[in-house]
Amino acid sequence: MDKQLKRMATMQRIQTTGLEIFYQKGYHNTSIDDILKELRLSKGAFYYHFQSKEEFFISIVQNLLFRKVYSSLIEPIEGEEDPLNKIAACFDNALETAEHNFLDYGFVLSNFITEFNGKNPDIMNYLQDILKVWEVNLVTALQKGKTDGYVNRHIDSEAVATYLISSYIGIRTLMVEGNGKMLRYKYIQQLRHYFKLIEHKEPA
Amino acid sequence: MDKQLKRMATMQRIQTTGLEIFYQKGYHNTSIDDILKELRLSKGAFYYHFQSKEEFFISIVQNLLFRKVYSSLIEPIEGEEDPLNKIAACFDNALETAEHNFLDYGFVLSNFITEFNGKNPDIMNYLQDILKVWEVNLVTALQKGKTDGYVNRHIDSEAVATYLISSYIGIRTLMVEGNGKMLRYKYIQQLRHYFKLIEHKEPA
DNA sequence: AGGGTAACAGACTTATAGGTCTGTTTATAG
DNA sequence: CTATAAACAGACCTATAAGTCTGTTACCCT
Repeated sequence: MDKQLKRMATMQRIQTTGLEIFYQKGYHNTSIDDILKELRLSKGAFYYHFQSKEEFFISIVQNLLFRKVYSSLIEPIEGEEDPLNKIAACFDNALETAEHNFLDYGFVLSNFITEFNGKNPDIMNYLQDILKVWEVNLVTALQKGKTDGYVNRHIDSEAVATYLISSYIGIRTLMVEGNGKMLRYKYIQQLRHYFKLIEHKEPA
Repeated sequence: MDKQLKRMATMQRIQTTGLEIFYQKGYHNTSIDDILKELRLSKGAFYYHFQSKEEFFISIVQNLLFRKVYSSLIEPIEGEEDPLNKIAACFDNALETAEHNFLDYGFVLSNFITEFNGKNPDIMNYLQDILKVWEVNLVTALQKGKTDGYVNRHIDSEAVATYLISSYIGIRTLMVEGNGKMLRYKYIQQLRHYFKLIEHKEPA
């Protein structure tokens, strides 16, 4: 029974550093040997646990990426009151970790989407699924915000959700250059500015 | 003298279809042979005109990408009055061509930025330069809008510009899946919504 | 303790892709 | 018309990377 644990442990190890290197260098630009060299493991070990590079990547998407996106960008908003402030704080928080060159999973996601778009429909589906979960959750939060009196009832929740996701993905694409702190500040500023429009206005 | 023309013509041919295929399949995932096969040309022809794959790509960025981004996203706004409406119309127009699966150069740009980030600083600089020109132009247009009475004087033009670019890049990343028409509609709707905030308010 | 299997090592195979090199065509100049 | 160089063809070289296969180590079970 201990072997099961060992198996899981090494698979986790390979997947974790695999995601890191895929993120840094891109999928097509990283070889299995790159990952194995970092781990001081052999080809035999890798292909004992995974069938192929593609299957390996998909396992990363499902096991790591999905859960991380969920815990960093979805869960913090779920069920909370005052969704707009929660969303702004959550985005700000995620962008802060991104500043310090840590893995920002929302961005990793869009990164891979651009890389696999039109090339691998199979992988694309898994990636798009995560986006959909994210979007659905934002819509739900906004709708709940309406009934709780935090969000203007006349806004189109779905449109706002896609607008939020797109702006987030975009700002992260721009932040690659290094002046992240300034970009983050400007972005959050405009985001909160935008939120003023869709807040619930108390009738005078 | 006619040879010069022929030289330019074939170089243009290779570059044009090169950009198309690089856009479709990504830089690392397309081989020189892919491009040459499409053109029914030989390795000899290619390496007679270009030193390497990388130098070839850079020439595409400088010759094609820069000019196309300029003509599709920068020039239409330049010097116009009522910049907000101009920007919205310009973005809407660019997104419409993107719907029909044509090359949308603003997106191609961000596409390559994500692909080369952290991998090739040399190419990254050329790509970032285009972004900077875009941003500077937006800032200029917004500032001019202030003096012309179209834009609220209290807004931070630079922050708005980065916010605009990031949202545009983001929405294009999302549009890869196919439901482009709906996404475009939602995006432009929210964009115009956002613009109401930074419009010039007539004093009552 | 020892047999058996899971877990891993690493040499090998094969395909692909960037780049080279030599030969051939084409076209302009004198 | 011919010499000469530009423009191109395509076989070849070489490095890399995905995947295979055989051998070896480590651990569990009886």
